[in-house]
Amino acid sequence: MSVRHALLALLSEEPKYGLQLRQEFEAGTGEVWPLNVGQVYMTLQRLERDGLVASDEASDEGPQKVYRLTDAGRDELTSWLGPPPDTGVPPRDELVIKVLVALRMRGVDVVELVQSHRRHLVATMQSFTELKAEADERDLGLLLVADAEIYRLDAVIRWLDSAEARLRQGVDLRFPSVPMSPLARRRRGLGVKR
Amino acid sequence: MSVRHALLALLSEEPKYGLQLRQEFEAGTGEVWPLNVGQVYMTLQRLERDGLVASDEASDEGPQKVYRLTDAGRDELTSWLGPPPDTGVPPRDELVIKVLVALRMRGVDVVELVQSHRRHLVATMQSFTELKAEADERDLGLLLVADAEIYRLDAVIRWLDSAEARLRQGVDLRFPSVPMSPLARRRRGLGVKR
DNA sequence: ACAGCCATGTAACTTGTTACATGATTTT
DNA sequence: AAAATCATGTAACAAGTTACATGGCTGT
Repeated sequence: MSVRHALLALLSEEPKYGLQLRQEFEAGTGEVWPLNVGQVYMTLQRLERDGLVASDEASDEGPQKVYRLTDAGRDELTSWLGPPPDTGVPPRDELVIKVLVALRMRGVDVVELVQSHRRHLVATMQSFTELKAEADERDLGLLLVADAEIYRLDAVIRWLDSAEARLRQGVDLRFPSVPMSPLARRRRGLGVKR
Repeated sequence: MSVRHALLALLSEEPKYGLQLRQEFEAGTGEVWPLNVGQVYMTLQRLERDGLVASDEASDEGPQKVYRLTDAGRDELTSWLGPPPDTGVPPRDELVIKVLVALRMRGVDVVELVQSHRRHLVATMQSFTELKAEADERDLGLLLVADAEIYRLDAVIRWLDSAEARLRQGVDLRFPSVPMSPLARRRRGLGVKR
């Protein structure tokens, strides 16, 4: 739902058209977050359907279809800004899944796998550091987006390290490590195979 | 694409059926990552369509439809495990977008907004720490997933702090901070409004 | 005039969500 | 027998991706 509201925000400045929205979105994120055009048009259609934007269809000259924010759109935007993003269920991180999977597969050198991923993450982090170094230091969008990615990658690396430490420590911990309690079985309702 | 391969991994141990896969997935992640059943069945259908799993349709007794991993599925699984997850384009983080949006909207107290989100993140982090404390320390899945979330939240908090520092420093930096170079205009192909 | 770009859109697909429908099997 | 739960599925939707189609405008 991020793009939806990002477009609303861009339209809150002044009426704009499709390609322009894509361009300003990418410029505002230091060209780090690409945004495909098709999604812009799709999102604009849905926003219009939901009454959050309106299009000035009667564009007398030029092929550009200009959208503007409605009052409902402005309300939606401000009420979206405050509340923190849903934190109920943490996102399923693919790398975490890979490690969990590797742990319960036989014949996989988990430590080697962890270190391989770690090397890749460090390199990626480095590339973002370089991106920042080369960039215009007044480009707040780029700085913030690059920082966000650097902090994120750093967290993943730390997690990998802590995971590796856990593995080296309690060596032959293997799934299923914890047999479910009868209560949990009942609650989750696992059936019986025949 | 994570769930897809997680299911393959679970099936690599032995043939299993739908609900069982859902249950084992959730148990393996310390009940922190729920997995809706519909997706399991959908994913199984696609996996079968792609020849990565096969179903023993002729289940003589019981309603359970058991799926097993094919050789192609095993290949897919091992070739998925090694390569690091796509790192080309960083994910669009909703909170980052909120801050970027707040920055270029007039009449929004960005610092207040940042601090409000920060408080919420700290509380969420705390809840995961408690979850770990209460949990069976042999539940590797829970520990790893909770750790991953804790590190992730910590990174977001750090980013918020650095962002706030940037704001306090270069106070009235406002978008659009960097006018695009003529070259960039040409490259991105921004048209002219009439 | 023709090539290339601007601008809008559609189509087909994947992953994921919630909600509902439908039998079969236990449990009470 | 009725209720609960097991187990499988479908429908409808949202958001996102890539690829393609189609005109209009511009530069040479």
